[in-house]
Amino acid sequence: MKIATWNINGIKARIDVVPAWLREAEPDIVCLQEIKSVDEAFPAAVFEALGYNVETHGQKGFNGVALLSKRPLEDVERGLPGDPEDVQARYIEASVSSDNGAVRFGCLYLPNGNPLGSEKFPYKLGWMDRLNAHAALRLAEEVPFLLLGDYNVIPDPIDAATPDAWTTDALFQPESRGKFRELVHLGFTEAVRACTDDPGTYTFWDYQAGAWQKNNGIRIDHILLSPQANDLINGCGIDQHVRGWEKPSDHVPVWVDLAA
DNA sequence: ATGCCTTGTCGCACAAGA
Repeated sequence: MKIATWNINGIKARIDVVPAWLREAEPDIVCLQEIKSVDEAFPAAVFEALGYNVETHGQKGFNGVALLSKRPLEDVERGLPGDPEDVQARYIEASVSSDNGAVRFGCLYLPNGNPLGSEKFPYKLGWMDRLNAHAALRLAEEVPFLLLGDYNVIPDPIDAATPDAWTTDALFQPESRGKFRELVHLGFTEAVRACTDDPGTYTFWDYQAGAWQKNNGIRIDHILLSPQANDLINGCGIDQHVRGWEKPSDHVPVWVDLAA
C-alpha cells in the first residue's frame, strides 16, 4: 500500500498536474494540503473517476486538506483537537482496512509561522504542542499510525541547500525544530531519513529566483511512522521530478510503501 | 535589504506563502 503526502498549492491551479501524477505513481492513499478550496468546490468527481474515495476539510481561500483513497475511508475526523477557537482547516484523519489490519493516518498542514515577532509564530508553536499531544494519544493505541504532511519545519541543516539563509525564518527556528524533534522522539520513525541520509533530499523549491534550477531546496514535507507502521515499511521516496513539470506546485509528493 | 513567483480574492492590488 502506497501512501503519499503532497502540498499542491491550490486544487484549481493543479487540476491537471494532480491527476497526471496519480496516473503515474498510482498511490493508494494521498494526503493533500493547501487545497485552498471550500468542501463544496473541491472537484471530487475528477478523483472519483480515477477510483478514489474523497474526504475534504476545506476553507475559503487558504489552507484546506483532503484525503484520496482507493479503499473506503473510515472514522474520518476533521480539525486538530485541543482548541475549539481554531478555525483554520489544517488537519484531517481517517483509517483504512488492510490485509494486515487497520491503518490510521493524519494529514496535516502545519502553520508556516512567519514572520517572527508576529502572532503567527506563537500560533505555529501552539499548534505543534496540540499536534504532539494528539500524536501521543495515538501512539498509546499501539496501532499502525502515520502522520503525513507539510510540517513547515526544516529539521536539520542537512535539510536545506543554504541553511544560513533560513536562520531568521520560522521554519528553522530552534523552537520549531525542537518541537518537531519532541514529536519524533515520542516514538515515531521519520520515514525519509530512515531510507536515506543523502544531502540534497528536498521536498520544496521556491518559485522565485530559480530555486528549482539551482536545487536550492528545503525538506519540510515529512512522514512519521508509529512503531507498528514502521514494522510494515517496504520503502519510501520523493517524486522530485514532478517539480519540473509544467505549472507545478512548489512542493513535490513524498511517499512510503507499506506491507498493508 | 528587498524582491524575486504563484495563488486566490465579489481583483482592477493585495495578502499569504516559505
